[in-house]
Amino acid sequence: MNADQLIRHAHGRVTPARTRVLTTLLDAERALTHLEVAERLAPAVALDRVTLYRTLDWLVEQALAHRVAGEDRTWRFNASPGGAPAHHAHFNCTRCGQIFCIEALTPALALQLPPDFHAQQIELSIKGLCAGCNPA
Amino acid sequence: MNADQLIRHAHGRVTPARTRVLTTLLDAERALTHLEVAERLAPAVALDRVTLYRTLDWLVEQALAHRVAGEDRTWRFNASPGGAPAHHAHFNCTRCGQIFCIEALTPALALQLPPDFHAQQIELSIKGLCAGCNPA
DNA sequence: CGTCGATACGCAACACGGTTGCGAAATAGG
DNA sequence: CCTATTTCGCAACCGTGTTGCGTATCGACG
Repeated sequence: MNADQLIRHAHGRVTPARTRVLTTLLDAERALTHLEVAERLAPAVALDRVTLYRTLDWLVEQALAHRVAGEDRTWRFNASPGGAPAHHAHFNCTRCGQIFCIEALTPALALQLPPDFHAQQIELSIKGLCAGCNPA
Repeated sequence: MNADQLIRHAHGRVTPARTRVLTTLLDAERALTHLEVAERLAPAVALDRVTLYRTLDWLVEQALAHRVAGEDRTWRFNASPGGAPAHHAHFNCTRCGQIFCIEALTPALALQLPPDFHAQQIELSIKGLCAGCNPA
């Protein structure tokens, strides 16, 4: 299923902005910041900053992408063609700041929360060095 | 060990700003934003915004406090009198945004990372409703 | 294929958290 | 008390993200 089909399936208008942004996210091997998205489609299309934000928000709203809050206080976006998995793990590189989604990780946790605390979602964040930054 | 002693122990000058900020963090039951710290010591001392940021940074540098990145992209600070524990869990309230540190939680994880990825620190983030926001 | 209403886009301005530079004030040691 | 060094406060700045509004575009229908 390509970008246009996904957009149409979400009952949204197919516009160059949406097509290009979603395609970029689908092609990305990791979560991208708005700036990285802009850079990746810069030569072909020059999107307005606001349009890009709104497009990304729309994709998240339609569950075609999901948002990750990084350590540097910038949102990163990731395509989620099959819908977002409930328990998600992220690898956070402490050197370059890139965020990778780690699939196939089931944290079997025995949680004891303080009384009257109610857990909805569990997110596991692993900090370390990614392949590109690993000196070994 | 009180605030002044901790500061002196870190070979830093004992100033009203540091004393009050560290005392505030030590008294806090959860991680505080810079704004919350400012509000808590507002009636007594009115610190400059920059001074507060620098003081908090200094405390983090001296390992007297640690920083948590919340979902709203603002730093929250927590006193860590005994040094920062390596594996730390945070409870993140999805309604009021408050962050609580959960101690005594050892995530026994069988991690399989992609090749050449090197994990340094594992952070577990639990999202849900805190006691104050829990309708039950 | 042309028209029209709903929607998306682009521009400008704004909001907010956080940072930097620099001169003035306060600290700690002699 | 005096002085060197550190810290404070002010002002200005930066980047991410948001809002309002007029204009352009999509796509449905005739």
